Amino acid sequence: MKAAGSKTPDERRADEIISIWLRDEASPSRPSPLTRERIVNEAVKLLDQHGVNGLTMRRLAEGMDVTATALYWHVRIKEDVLDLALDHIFGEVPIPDSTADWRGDVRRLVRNWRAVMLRHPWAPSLIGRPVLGPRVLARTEYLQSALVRGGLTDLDLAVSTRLLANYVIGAALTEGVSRQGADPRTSDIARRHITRDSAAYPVINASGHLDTGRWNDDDLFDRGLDAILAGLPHRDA
Amino acid sequence: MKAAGSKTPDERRADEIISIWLRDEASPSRPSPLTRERIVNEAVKLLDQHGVNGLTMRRLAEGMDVTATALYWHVRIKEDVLDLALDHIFGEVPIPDSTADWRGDVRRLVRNWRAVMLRHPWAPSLIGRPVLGPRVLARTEYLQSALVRGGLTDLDLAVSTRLLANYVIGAALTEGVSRQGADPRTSDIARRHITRDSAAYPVINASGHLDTGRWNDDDLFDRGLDAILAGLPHRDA
DNA sequence: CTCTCAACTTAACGGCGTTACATCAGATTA
DNA sequence: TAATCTGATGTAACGCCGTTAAGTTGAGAG
Repeated sequence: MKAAGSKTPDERRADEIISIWLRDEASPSRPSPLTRERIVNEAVKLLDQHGVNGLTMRRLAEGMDVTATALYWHVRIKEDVLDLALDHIFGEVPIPDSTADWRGDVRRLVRNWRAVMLRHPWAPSLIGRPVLGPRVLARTEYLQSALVRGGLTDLDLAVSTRLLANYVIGAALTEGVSRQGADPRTSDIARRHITRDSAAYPVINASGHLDTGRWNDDDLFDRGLDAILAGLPHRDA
Repeated sequence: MKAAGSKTPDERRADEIISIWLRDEASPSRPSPLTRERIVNEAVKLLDQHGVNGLTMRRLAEGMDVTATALYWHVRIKEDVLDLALDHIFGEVPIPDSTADWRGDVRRLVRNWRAVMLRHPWAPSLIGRPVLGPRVLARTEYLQSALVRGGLTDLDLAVSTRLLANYVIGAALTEGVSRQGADPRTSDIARRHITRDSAAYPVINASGHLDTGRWNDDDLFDRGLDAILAGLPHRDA
């Protein structure tokens, strides 16, 4: 599809002549100027549909009837778009009301967090850049305040925050793979080794660690989360 | 630098004429044919030096005095190179001797695992593809066998395996960021919000969650690992 | 001595992020 | 009203990318 304003010099000269009639159609249909917000929304849409490799500046622009270079007025480089998109989806994580049950509060937030990342499977692998957007910080603030209510301070607080964050990020990253199976081609090289040498991994095969569908991801995550909450340093109330 | 065999048609015609003397120099110095192993080694080197974006098929080939297209004889697409590189570095994770202390065994393996991923900070974000290489499986086999010795079976075993794997992956991913600080530019957009609205995040600011250097990453990880081991479902010996 | 064929090279395609520069429209000023 | 300014877009181009198609080479087999 051609961007809205792209015309050859000839076409543009023609426009000048019959300007009045054309402008009536063109001018009001100039729908809305480019905004950071619109860019981010479109970016998230593209990322959801086509993954990280599917997001290009040209496609992003095309979706908004604009040329790629127009984006550079609102954004410095492509990485900015990714940063903004990443922070944006963290805004989708519902922040529960705080209750007397601080463990429950933590559990709810963390489960919400994972759910959002699974809805946007491109997200976890992007956490290789500073995660400091306002939406992320708001969730971290809630998480830490719940832990503080549980009596955690200083080093214990730092340990627990990281433990929970790393767990949910790791889970979203690893689960996102198998969930929407990418190209089935990519696993060829590796998968061959298992089926061939399956005798070399007795425990793995006995445990069903590779059997997709034997365990439910949600269950596994929840029970892991329970284990974490049970093992946290307790100066409990 | 120019690849070894790249010559203009004119140069090649000249070679034919004085072929004898030239071949004496060229033939023995044909050092070693391209191998998957050589490709992977070079790929890891490039990834370590320049990160994921620094690995291109052309650069990879250039490092081995070969043209980019030559790689496609040994590898189907670039993703294969990444898969192989990822599995390769997992081979660097030392597998400890099994002892009577299964928790100690788990701890040692997991710490080794994290150390390797921090040495290759590009690795964690690539775990968005099936991790099924032989070297990964060997480590998983060791981990699960240690957990089995701890009395874990079935669902408990699956939960614990995932919990530990997700924790180490998440930790390597998030720690890798701050460690080798990428471009300091990238964090601009986000960092602004904190310093400006620091009053909006009282707990975060009080806890020093963002103060780099206040806590030691190694300590935090180890204590988190202890918390996990303490919280694992126990049918203990 | 020819033939085969694995392992390379050359050339090219379309797409990418990004930059330099031109253009346009709407507000501001004279 | 006419000239000017300025924020926001478009055009053209650069160099690099992954990948494919087709040609070339050289060692070993018959």
